[in-house]
Amino acid sequence: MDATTRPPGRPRQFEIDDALDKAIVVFSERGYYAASISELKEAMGLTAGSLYKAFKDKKAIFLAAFDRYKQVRNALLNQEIGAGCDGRDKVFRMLRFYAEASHGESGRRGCLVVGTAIELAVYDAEAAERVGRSMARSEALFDRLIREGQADGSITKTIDAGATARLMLSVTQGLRVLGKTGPDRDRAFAVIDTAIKLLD
Amino acid sequence: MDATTRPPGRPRQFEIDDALDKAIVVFSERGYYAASISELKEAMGLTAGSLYKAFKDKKAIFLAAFDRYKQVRNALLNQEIGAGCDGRDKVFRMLRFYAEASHGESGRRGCLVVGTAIELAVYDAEAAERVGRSMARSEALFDRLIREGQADGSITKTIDAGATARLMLSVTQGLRVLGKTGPDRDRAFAVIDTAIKLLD
DNA sequence: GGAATTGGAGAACGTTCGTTTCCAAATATG
DNA sequence: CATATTTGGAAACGAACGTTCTCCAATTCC
Repeated sequence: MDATTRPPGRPRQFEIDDALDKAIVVFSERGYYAASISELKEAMGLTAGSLYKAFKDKKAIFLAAFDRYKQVRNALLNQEIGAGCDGRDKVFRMLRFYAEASHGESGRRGCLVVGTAIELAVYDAEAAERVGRSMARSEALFDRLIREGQADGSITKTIDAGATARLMLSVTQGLRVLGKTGPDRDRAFAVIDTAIKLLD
Repeated sequence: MDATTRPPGRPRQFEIDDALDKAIVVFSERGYYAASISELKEAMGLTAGSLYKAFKDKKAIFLAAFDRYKQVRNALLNQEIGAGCDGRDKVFRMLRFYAEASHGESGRRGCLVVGTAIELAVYDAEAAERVGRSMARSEALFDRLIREGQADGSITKTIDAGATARLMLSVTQGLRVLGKTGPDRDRAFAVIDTAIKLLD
């Protein structure tokens, strides 16, 4: 597989990832069903023909956008966590990452994972599996960071890492819901400041 | 306004609240957009004519179902809280009320408030106002119960009642999201058992 | 009893949806 | 240059949507 060779035929005139980034915005703030192909076409700057040559159907566009969203967000989150000095600081940075996303414009735009859980997960196995994996991943990450903190002495050993990780996950997902109707920045941060007390 | 006098014309042959209870189930598990009038007709046992004589349009059905949902749930919640022996016990009962609803069948069915926040609140002022009021009410209730516990000695006075109430609200809303993809009963209760530790 | 009003049932409405089709443009291969 | 293959663009498709209309039965008011 030579990366420089191009497949035959007219080359694609747009970047898939750029188009998906636009689709993410539409799907996030409108939801799956309310986001019409017309809206997606306009936002992505594509015609129906191009869209359906790049993606099988509407659900394929959505799932591709979901995967792109997860990829981008995970990269940002990992970068943020990497800057933490110990386990406790890393947990705090992870909480802050969600609080930052849960207010203002991005708060109103919403989280694609939460939206998928609410709108699609019950009746769509592919969507449910993606949501489940995302939640499990976040919970496992919280769990790992808490144990790391307990090992380096920044988090008390008396707490149950697993149960506390699940609580942190609940808090972050809840913040995403509350962010839809716009609690301000201070209120979101007051929540995570309270949650962090569980690590004492 | 005499309650015994009937308006002229043929009387309605179904109970509005019974029909709304069926609509609540459909709207909860399908969401607003995915719930078609056909589905609602079948679930409510009505024809299109009857439906549109009782409600202006689809959104009116939804808002009526939302209001009915809130009324029923609030009554159940108040009953549960009323059985609490002190502030701390009341907070625990309120958390348990949400944990109970966030797993199994009712967990998969989902919360109409959360669904409305995700699907409609951003673009619909009426929906947003209802969601906002519901969240504010829950937060105020947590706040009141925490202060009550601080007054009766069952909750430590060192915590910030307002901030802790907001955290509890985030936890409950988060549980509702997680319940969509089905964490089991034990996991939901482990979360509230952890949250309750903040009251020590 | 007759007029007026409402509910129930189902057909029919126009619109919008997601999707497909068709043709010209662009590029690879031989 | 010729051919195969793919994309871009616009029009067109059938299906499903929310809603309205029509007709008749049921009920109340006068």
